[in-house]
Amino acid sequence: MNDFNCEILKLENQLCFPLYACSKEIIRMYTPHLEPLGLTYTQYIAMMVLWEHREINVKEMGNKLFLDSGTLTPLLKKLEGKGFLTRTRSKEDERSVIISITEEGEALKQKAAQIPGKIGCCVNLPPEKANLLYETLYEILNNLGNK
Amino acid sequence: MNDFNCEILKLENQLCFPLYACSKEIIRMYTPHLEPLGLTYTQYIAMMVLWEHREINVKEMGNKLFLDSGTLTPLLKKLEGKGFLTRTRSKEDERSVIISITEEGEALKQKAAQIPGKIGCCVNLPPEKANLLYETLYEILNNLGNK
DNA sequence: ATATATTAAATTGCATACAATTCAATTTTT
DNA sequence: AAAAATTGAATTGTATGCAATTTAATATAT
Repeated sequence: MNDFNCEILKLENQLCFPLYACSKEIIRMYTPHLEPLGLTYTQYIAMMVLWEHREINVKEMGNKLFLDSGTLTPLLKKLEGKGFLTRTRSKEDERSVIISITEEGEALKQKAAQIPGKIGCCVNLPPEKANLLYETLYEILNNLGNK
Repeated sequence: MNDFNCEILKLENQLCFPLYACSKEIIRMYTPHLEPLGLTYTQYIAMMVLWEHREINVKEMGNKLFLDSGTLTPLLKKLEGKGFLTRTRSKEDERSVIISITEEGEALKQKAAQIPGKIGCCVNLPPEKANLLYETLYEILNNLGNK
């Protein structure tokens, strides 16, 4: 008697699944636009943090991106290899590693500025819905943060 | 003059980023609940497809999950190794591989039935917002599909 | 002051994701 | 029907993600 009908286990009744699928599909859309810049999506959001802050340590960047050092360390080494940032131990606290944007990293910002518009067109969501989606996602993220 | 201010490139003005972060954080919440079943999140959604359809080929499963054979083939081999499904070449079309759920895979469904409720509590989103979120995510997925 | 605890990165190991390619089977063309 | 094109899985290579551990540095407690 193992085959019982269970609505709550159907894929179409999940909230997480469309979230997961949507995230992946949109990130996939970024790929052709990011490729000319030599960036992956994760590298792109790491650069976004640097375009805004110019200098930040790994821990803080991890907090902003919801990523840990296991992901960031190799990723930041790659971006360092591409010449977009430098990694230096902090003088004040030798445990901390400071990420600083380079001229080359700054220069990338101009090219990147074209990207959000292109993606927005493809997603093609009415502004009110986009806003509501945005609010709801951050509400979830905040709820999770208080756990 | 490389440092121009660019609002659209700020992390907080992205829609994709909270989507990406939310997806990851919620999936992370699944981990402790899935671990007793011996499943990862991706394996869990693959089993969801099987709990509903019992038998399906790799291509169709890929369409439902937005995953390609590069991801599914090794994942399904692992689930086969755990005894939750079998993989057999189709007689009608030898290119196609049919995934069939086993008794053991069916048995897992009972344990899994507890999980959605537990996750729902943690996400803690008012039902109307959850519904709206759901609708919006599928609207996006449908828009992307028509490209 | 010294022992203990905590913290920040890095490392290790495992599991995705996906583009691109390969290979065999099946369709479609000619 | 034979050649060409298409299709479904599998494979290869690269890039995440994350849990768990390690290591070095700093902070806390006794």
